[in-house]
Amino acid sequence: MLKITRKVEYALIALRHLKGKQDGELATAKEIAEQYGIPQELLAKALQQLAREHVIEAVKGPSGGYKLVTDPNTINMIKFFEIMEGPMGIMDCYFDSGCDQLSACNIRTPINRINDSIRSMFDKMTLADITY
Amino acid sequence: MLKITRKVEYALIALRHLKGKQDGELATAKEIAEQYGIPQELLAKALQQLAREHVIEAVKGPSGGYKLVTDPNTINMIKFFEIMEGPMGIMDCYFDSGCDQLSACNIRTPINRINDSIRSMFDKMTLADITY
DNA sequence: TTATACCCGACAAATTTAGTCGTAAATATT
DNA sequence: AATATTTACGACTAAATTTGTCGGGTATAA
Repeated sequence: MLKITRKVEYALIALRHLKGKQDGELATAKEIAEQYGIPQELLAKALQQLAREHVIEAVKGPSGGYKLVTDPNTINMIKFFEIMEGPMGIMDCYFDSGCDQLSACNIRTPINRINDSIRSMFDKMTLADITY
Repeated sequence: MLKITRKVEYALIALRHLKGKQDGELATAKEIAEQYGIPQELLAKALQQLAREHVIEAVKGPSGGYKLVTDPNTINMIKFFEIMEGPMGIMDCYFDSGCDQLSACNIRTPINRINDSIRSMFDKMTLADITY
């Protein structure tokens, strides 16, 4: 429980790697996958999601690759997690209203408080903090 | 990702329920399961774990059941989560050292920082906060 | 003695996560 | 123009985890 997924992990590794590059220098999915020993196809998907959201930019063709195009200081961890995995909550009822026993639930309020605490924590943390 | 499990959810519901009981009054697994519409067998396991760790006490036999025996103010959420689910970390490498690519990992430090932040947050939060 | 309630491991089903594959599109190089 | 390289992406399979069930046990009040 309370685990992050591999996809998120791989995205962090890639972002950290990209951040280490000079100005406009690109890194390919292959290069990153090999360097850190992670499955290229899965990494590729993570990179594609980040590119779709314009966190990084993709350049196709030979000598192509990816580069950072958004300042990691401006992306907080909520935003990042939700780009990678969708809505973030410790229980689905935080977002869904599809719970059929809400009326009987005696922990809705405290669950929401935990959620808010976690979200507030990640709200204050940026990608720059994580990728130093 | 970053979800709590049903077992934890059920344990919270049960604890909240037990807290509402007068002095030595007991609640059975059946009673709780029915009241909140949750599977009795699974709830029973959660209760058994809590009993093993002396958070609650089990009384066998007819007119048996469970009651709180530890002040929820004295149990923080780390302790509670670890009773229910074992070691808590957003990635296994926080505890395991079985990662074969640690040497290449470029995000170990930030991951540990996130972990520490989360743990520190739950360290300050007690079961009493959650079960008002 | 019986019925009730906890105890607990083993199993099965369902869901989620992780990883793979095939095909397509863009583009630098020759 | 042909080729090789690299991203894009949906469909699929495999693995792991979570969730739920079952059967047989122990304790005990009535």
